[in-house]
Amino acid sequence: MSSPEPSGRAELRRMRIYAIVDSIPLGRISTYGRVAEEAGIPRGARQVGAALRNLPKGRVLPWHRVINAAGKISHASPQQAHRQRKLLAAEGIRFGETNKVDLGTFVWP
DNA sequence: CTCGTGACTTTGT
DNA sequence: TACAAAGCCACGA
Repeated sequence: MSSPEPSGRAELRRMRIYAIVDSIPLGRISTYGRVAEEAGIPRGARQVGAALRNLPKGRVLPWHRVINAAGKISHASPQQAHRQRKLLAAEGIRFGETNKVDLGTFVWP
């Protein structure tokens, strides 16, 4: 029987990342680096970004609650960035005049 | 094995 | 505050 759910090293890592992101409560945010550490991947911020980028279609996840260490939105696509900004605003996340989030206030522990 | 790529981070100017 | 350069890590060609 072939495994319907591949669980290689990379896949396992992705699943762990998804679990962490999924645990970020509404109204709070986290950073790529933070999620990576929580998932047991020190200095794996880029991998978190890759995991979210590779997010399987249909998979529901509060991906928008993950921003970079500067408190800003990181995206390859400005359009997606705008969407994230909107989603966060809808959850009460406030942006400063420099388009940065006050991490001290909104970052999830 | 080497190289290029990326939803990152840190440090210096 | 903004930007540039260097560092870091996993992947795929």
